[in-house]
Amino acid sequence: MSPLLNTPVTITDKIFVELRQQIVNGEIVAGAKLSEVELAQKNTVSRAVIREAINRLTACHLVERKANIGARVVTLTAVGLQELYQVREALEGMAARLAAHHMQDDELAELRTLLDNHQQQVQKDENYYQAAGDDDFHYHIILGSHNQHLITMLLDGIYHLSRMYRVQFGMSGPRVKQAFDEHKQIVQAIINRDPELAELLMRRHIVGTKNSVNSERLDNIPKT
Amino acid sequence: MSPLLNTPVTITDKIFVELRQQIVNGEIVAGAKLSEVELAQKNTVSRAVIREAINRLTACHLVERKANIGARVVTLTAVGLQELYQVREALEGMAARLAAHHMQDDELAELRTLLDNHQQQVQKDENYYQAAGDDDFHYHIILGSHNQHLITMLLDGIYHLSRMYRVQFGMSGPRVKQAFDEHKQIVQAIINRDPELAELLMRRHIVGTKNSVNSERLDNIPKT
DNA sequence: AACGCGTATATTGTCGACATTTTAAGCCAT
DNA sequence: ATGGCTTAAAATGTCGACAATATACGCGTT
Repeated sequence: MSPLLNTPVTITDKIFVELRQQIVNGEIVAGAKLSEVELAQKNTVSRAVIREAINRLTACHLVERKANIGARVVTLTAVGLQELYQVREALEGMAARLAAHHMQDDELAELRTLLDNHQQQVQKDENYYQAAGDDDFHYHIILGSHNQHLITMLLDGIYHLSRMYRVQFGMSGPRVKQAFDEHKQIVQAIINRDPELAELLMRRHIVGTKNSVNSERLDNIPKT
Repeated sequence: MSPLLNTPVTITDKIFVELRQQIVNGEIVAGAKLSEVELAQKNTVSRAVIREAINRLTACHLVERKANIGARVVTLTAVGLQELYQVREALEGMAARLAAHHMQDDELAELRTLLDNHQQQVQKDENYYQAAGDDDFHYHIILGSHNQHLITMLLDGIYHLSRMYRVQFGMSGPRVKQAFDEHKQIVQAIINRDPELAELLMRRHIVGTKNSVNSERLDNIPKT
């Protein structure tokens, strides 16, 4: 199982991870064209490697490719962000529901420890939280669903695009404390083995995040 | 926009579509190894073409690839089917919700026409319905969501795997009439612009289909 | 006879070159 | 000057060959 592909075995894996990070961080700017020859020279690898890496990025929805024309980094738009949150609402809501069914006791213990750590972080340094804490939380819930399709779609597919929006628009926001409380409620529902409540709360949590983002920084997004 | 890629422009497109169909129909049996050289010879194309096609199939969750070892067609299992339906429940439920928001009048008219045709088919030949009618219905709802991510994930990603299960296990079942009635209810909710009811009904519809399948043919599925 | 080691074979990963398509430039005609 | 056609350049698509890795076989040892 290699959801995040932390141990790249082949050269293509390595290039893929590097390009993905550069795209998410905006080092390769949104909307930019990905020239195969240029990237091949810059990374000192064959075009075949670049091609395969680009194909994987396409599967992650980070890149769009047109036949005989080329590949471009996706452009970040207001509606795109909206649509992404809608998909997350559906999938992560289901993940929370399934987590309430399937999470083992040791997983729950881990989740609790995670929350405790986050609580301390929230009281000290608010910035840390949104950066890593939120991701960690959702990450655990997703894995807790024990649904391989769900896990793959979210972690390999949508996760990085989500981070790309967050990084490039610098969403941190005043929702830190509230989001943490919502996390606590979700965990409680899971511990209580209440799938429907867990799903409901997770969906509200994501919708809340979406709305807070929309009212904050939406104007910075370039025209469609 | 090429959700189904009906007009393959490049050779790789053509091979990809062909392989996908062969896999869905079971001509390439589930669990089989996909040898690159063998497929290259058999189709009179380069290995590069085969490789790229296999990569796309991997993105569709029809094939699993391990580095330095090779690619195998996914194996169909009872839990895999269960998980697939859970993902569909989440995504198509959201699609129905969004369709109630965003479907235009002309799209609704099309949907109504579709239902009328299906009604006639149901009264005559029950087999036809599950074969094409159900797919058509869900297809329209998904497109009606007007959410590009949702559309891509479902039509490019999950749709074919769903069909693979259905084709290879020959699910037709006695739910034909009931499923049609459920479709009618969903459409009515969409026409009434009632997103929550539309989502609720769609989720019930999919859960119902899942349960009817599970009690029918689940035994035919080979061991995990 | 069974186990482990080393070699041979087959398969995947990577590379450079050719073919085809798109894009850009230049020229001619109006 | 502008518009369209022809041609040159660059990019993607496809190919065959080499390199690296995994699998299979055979041998020797216990």
